[in-house]
Amino acid sequence: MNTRVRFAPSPTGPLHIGGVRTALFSYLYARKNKGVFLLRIEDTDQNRYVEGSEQYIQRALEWAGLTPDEGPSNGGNFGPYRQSERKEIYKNHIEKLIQNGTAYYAFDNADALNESRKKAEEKGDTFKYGAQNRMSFDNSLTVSKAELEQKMKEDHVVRLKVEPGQKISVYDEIRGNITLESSLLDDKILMKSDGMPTYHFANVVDDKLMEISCVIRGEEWLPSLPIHQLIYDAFGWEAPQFMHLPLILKPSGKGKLSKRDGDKEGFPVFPLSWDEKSLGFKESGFLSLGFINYLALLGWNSGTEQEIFSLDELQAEFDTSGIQKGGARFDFEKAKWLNHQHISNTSAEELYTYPVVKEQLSELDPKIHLELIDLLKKRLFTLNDLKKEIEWVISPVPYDEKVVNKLSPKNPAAVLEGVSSIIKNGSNLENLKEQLMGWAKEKEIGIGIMMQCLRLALVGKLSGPDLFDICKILGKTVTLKRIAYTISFFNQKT
RNA sequence: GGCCCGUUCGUCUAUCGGUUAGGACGCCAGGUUUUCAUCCUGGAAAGAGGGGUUCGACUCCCCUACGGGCUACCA
Repeated sequence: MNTRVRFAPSPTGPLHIGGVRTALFSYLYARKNKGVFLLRIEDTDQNRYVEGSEQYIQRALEWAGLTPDEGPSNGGNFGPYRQSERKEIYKNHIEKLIQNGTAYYAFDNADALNESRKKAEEKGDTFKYGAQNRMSFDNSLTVSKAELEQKMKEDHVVRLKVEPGQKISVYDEIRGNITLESSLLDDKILMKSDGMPTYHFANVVDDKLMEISCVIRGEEWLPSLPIHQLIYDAFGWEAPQFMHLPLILKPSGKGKLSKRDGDKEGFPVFPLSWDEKSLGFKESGFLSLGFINYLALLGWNSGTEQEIFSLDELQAEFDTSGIQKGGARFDFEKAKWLNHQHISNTSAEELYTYPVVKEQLSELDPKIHLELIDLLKKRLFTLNDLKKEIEWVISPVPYDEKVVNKLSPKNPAAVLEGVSSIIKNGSNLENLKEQLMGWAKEKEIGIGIMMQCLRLALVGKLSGPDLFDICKILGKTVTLKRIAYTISFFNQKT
């Protein structure tokens, strides 16, 4: 059997981290087994449909490097890939279940059922529409044949007829065997009164028709797996394999990760920005590989001590046995660290192809762009950190006051005069370090003091990359100019 | 409430009956560096609790606790 795996999100808004991780694991599983990864849009709920979601999902997957082999935008032999375009298929299939007696029509008023549900809840009970009470409701099992014809003109749904008293056994590749008593299940609605299928029905029919070999989805679907099994059984179909992925939890506190956690603690929860209010990982300066690598580690491990992976390596290493059972807390610090690793390992040329990087360098002479990236990339945790790292290239002023106060008693003007003349006389900046060291020693000036004076002149504070790299990037002229300015700054001060 | 799933350092995790319980993030200390950051070295830090099974349990079984999910004509 060919491996075919689908990612099946609903277009109800932007994809969140959990969704991307499901897509990632599905993608890796498909690639590892030389199979097909496809995208299916589950847009059966018209009320929750959000314009632009589908495009967002497509763009997000592409950014992450998880481009589907088949899907609504690039087609395939198993289309259409939007459920809203498959209504006829569902209609034909529901017929089969009606005919073989595993499903039935129900005419009950939705509000009335909600009322019953509410009442039951108030008493601490659970309302269930099932074997124990289905004969007391208004459905095709209880009305006469003549009546039925008339009733069919009204709004109606189709329900699965769950036979009570049988053991349902399902198998999850991650959790193993799960057995359940069918009497616990209710007669789930398969077709809604608007003619659209529910998730349960559309999912089973599509997975079968699209020849999905393994269903990979979030753990929140585990409780409905028995229902799905029953639907497969009703058709006489063999069910595919199932893998239910653990959930991604809040960094602290209770529950699963939500958009609000990101807003509150200042980290993204979407791959790309959705509206101007919240940035995605991309806009926050993440390399897609840094993002993907972190997500891969959230609920999976290779069994080795390797943590930094390329997409190719992930594909090769991915193995179902490494998938975790318990939920995983989101940790933005580790995500940044992984991103930092990937930025450091990326060539300056490649980093320069990112618009975010170019933008931050736009005020600077293009001739030094690559050199700067190469010098600074090891200091970056996100691409957006670059802006802070290049401030000194633009201007060292205003000087850090603490540093000025610290150096003032050390006669910085005189020290810098000496430094300046050495730079002036030297033909190039190559062996500047040795020259300055030698000079300082001879004049009995502390090397630390001399360096700090020079750093203040060039950077304005006591941080930043190697001073001699800075000199090289600024060039002799600018270096001397900055030193001269600092000398006059201290002279004026006294 | 009912049902399902889960539980190893603060966090992500290794361990598939016998280990000084390993790694990573974060934290702390030291080193490298003219400085900060990077980087390197070291350190503190864990088997939810209680019963079994076993010569021996983090590992297998049961109970409890805790956490999570589901319980819609939402997915």
